[in-house]
Parts: sequence; C-alpha cells; structure tokens
Amino acid sequence: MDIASYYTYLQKFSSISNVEGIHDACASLLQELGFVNFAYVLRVPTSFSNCQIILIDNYPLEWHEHYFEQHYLSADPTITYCSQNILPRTWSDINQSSIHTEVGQKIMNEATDVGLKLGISMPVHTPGGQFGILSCSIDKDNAQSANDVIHALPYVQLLASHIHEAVDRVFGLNKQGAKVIELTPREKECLLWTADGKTAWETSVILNISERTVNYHLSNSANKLNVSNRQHAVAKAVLLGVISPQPI
Amino acid sequence: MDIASYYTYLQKFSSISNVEGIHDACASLLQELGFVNFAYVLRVPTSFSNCQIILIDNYPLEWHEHYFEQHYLSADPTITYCSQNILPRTWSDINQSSIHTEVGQKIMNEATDVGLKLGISMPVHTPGGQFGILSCSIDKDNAQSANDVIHALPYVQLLASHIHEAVDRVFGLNKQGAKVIELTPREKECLLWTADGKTAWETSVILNISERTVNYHLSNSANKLNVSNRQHAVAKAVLLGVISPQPI
DNA sequence: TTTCAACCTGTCAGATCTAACAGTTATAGG
DNA sequence: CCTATAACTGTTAGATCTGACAGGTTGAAA
Repeated sequence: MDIASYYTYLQKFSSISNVEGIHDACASLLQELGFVNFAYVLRVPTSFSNCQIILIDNYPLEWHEHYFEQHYLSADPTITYCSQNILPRTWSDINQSSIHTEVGQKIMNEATDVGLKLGISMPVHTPGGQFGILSCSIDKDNAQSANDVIHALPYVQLLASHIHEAVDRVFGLNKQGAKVIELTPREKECLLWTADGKTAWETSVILNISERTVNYHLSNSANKLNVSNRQHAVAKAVLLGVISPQPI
Repeated sequence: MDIASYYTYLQKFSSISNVEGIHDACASLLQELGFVNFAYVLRVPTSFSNCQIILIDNYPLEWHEHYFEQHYLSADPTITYCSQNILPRTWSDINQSSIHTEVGQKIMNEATDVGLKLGISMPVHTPGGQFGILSCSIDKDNAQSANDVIHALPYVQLLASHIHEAVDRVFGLNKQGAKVIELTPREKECLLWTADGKTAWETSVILNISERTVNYHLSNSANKLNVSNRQHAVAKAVLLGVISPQPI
C-alpha cells in the first residue's frame, strides 16, 4: 500500500467520535494489511494501586475470557516486551529474544491454538504515563505470511499512535475530571526537591527560605493534589506530569 | 520514497555503534526527504532535580548558542507540544494550535531568521521516562516546501523511534551504572501502597502484617534504592520503573 | 546440614512531618 | 482603594517516620 494514501487515511482517526468507529477503522485497515485479529489494550493509571484497562479488539471471545481468567496480562511476553521498548516487533522475534518463562511459553502456544499464529505487537507510551499495546495477527503460519508480517511493521507502527490518539480523545482521558491541577512555581520547586529526598529543612536551605515556608508550600501542594502526605503528593505529581526532571 | 526500502534502511540504525554514525545516518536520510537541518534532543532523567541532555544535530552553531544562552528549552512551543503528545506535527500547525506566548513566538521567528523555516517535530516518550524530540527543517518557505513537509510526516515518525533506539544503545542509557535494582514482591507492595498515600499502619492493615514489618520492608527498599526517606524512594522507584500502576 | 534470602515481629529515642493556631509583605487587576 | 494571590514566617501538639537495638520462621539451594 502507498504510504501517502495510508497516512491520509490515518488522519481520519482524528475525526472518529466513538469506540465502534475506532474498532471498525482498525479492523478494515489491518485487514488490508493482511491481518485477521487485532487488539488495542490501554492501561490508564488512576493511582499507584489502581488503573483502568481499555480494550478494543476482535479476538475470539474464548481467548478473551481465558486470558483474563488466567491473569495472563502480567506474564504475556508481548506485554513484557512492549513495557520496555518503543519499536514494533514480530511475535516470533519476541519469542526468540525474551527470557523464556514457562507461563510465557504456555501463553504463546495457547494463542497459536486459537488462531493467533503470527503477529506483531507495537507499544505506545504516553507522557501521561499511559501504556498501550496494539497487537495484530494472522491465522496462518507459512513463509508468505511471515514475510507479510515483517512488511507490515512500519504500517502497524504508524497506526498504533493514531489509534491511541483516537482512544485518548473518545474516552476523554486527558481531562481527568475536567480539572487541571496547577501548582505555583514555588510549590513545584518544593515538591521537586522533596521528590529528590530532601527534608523540609534541607529544601529551605536550598531555596533560601524558612523551613516553615517549605512546609507551607508542600501543604498547599498536597491540598491542590487532594492527597494527605508527601509520598502521595510526590507520586501523584509525577503521575500527572505536574513535576518532571529539569530542565525542559 | 518506497516505504519498504525506507524501513529496511531504518533497520540499519540497530547496528550503528557511535554518535557520528547516528548523526550521518540521520542527515543523509532526512536530506533524501528534503530536509536541511535536524536535531534530536533527548532528556534523560537522573533524578528529579537533575537530568542529562543529549543532543545530536546539524543546526547552525549560532542558533545553538543563542538557544541555550536564552534558556529557550523551557519556552519553545515545539517542545511544549512534544511534551504532551505522541504524534508528529508541522511547525506551522504547532504555531496555530498552541497558546501564543511572547517568548514562544519570538523563538519561532528567530528560528525562521537562521534558516529553520518550515519543519516537523516528533516526540519520543520511553517507558523509562526519557523524553526525546526529533525536529527537522527546510530553509525554504513556499507552497511546494510546505507540501513536502506534510508528506514527510510518516517518514519522520518512523525515523524518530529508530534514532532513539540507537541513541539509547550507543549511550548505554538502559544500564544505569550496570546495576539493576531488584525489589522483592513484598517490598514493591509496600512501596506501591506508600506511593498511594497510605501510612505504614494503613499498609499493615491492607497487607495483614504488623506495622513494624511494613517499616522493615520500606527500610530495605530505601537501602536498595540508595535513598534516605520515603518520598525519595517512591520518586526513584517510579523513575526507574521499579513500581508501576497495577495490573500489567 | 548448613546457609541464605525473604519474610516476619517487638521496643524505643530522636528526627521529621502534619495540621492547627496567627500573622506580614508585595504585586497585579478591577 | 480594595481584593486576590503568591510568597513568606513563627509556634505548638500530636502523628509518623527513621534507625538502632534484638530476635524467630520458612523454604530453597549448596
């Protein structure tokens, strides 16, 4: 397929307004590339002990249920790969390069059994700490299919970020309750040094203000972030991208 | 350019072993796409109050110096855009959509003056919290150039992640002093609840162990992470990806 | 069998944080 | 001029953390 027209088609994702639209656009586009099944899984952190999972796919229902029943999310080699990388990779390459766990091997074998034979997984990492995976697969396993899969890599890579953009918009993930938390420069500064392990007194020396003032700023930060202590404030500020390593 | 051969060429990035190699491969590839100047800037967090900046570019030296002297990093509209998005965008689009700050406008105008007229910026966000930007530009400003730039979007998007992969490998960014910090399951659990704002006592109730034991695990975590308090432990664990929102 | 890692528990002193009291100063905008 | 916001400061009681003391259990590997 011609890359220019393919990319033009991808632009259409930005005007999709519902989940079905995303699903259908993915399915048809991936079908043109020769894929039969696909899944876009997105992990949206809501806090450190909790997160939301968004799933758009056309995997067999049986696989679906089996997968979640067995808690395969935490043992799936493709997820392990994607959680640490930014480039797309074929399942056979993932299988060869990753450390072989029994469970991981079992998952890959079972996937083959339900028709997910050859495939690609492409990671998506966002500034807000979201983590997505676009996987797509073919139900055949021969030399021609293997070749097709490899040639689809760039197309799948381009597709993944556009799917994510659409999911992000449709689910309103950026809004987070419509309220953006804004910290004052001083509050950010205090929080930054706190995240770096400095006590209130140490921070006061660094910023050349009193210890009381540092506590004042941290207390205000905690109120704005709606948390009850410094660990939580630091974690939430990092998660929301309110503070980030300096400069830039 | 044919996408298959382009992607094949991108694979070569994985065998480049030095900075000059990356520079030259980028320059020649982008030249084929019609671009004259490029810059890959990467922010590698070392702690929350500090980070390393890696720069590979062929921008005019004068612009270079001027840019850093004026601390443009924190006001550049392209950087603001890239810090919040995952898709490539043309500079003219960034200019139109972003909130206009005086400094931001000044930067864009000055860039035009030194020959950076039309361009694209593509963000790279990695699981390890690194943040990269690939910018490339043309020194002409006419309808044909504008069209060329738009058509280059998918090529630049594909290129960026491959450049990053090469930079990551050449600079050995994944190694972090060659020692990977491994926490035990219980240590991660305690740290996770702590990051979620729970006190040692609250965590002890959740995990059904004594408060003393929670403190014991947190203390061991802090030792392994080489930090002196919980805020720092939480922040560093997040930064290193030792803990992340559950599941997946 | 010994050794080791992971897990578990108790107490206590001193450091640090949290939340409440109660203010001052400077700057920007209506 | 009035008001709002950010920044700044002091004190205190009680909660919480930190680091030191000292120990026990379990299961897997050597």
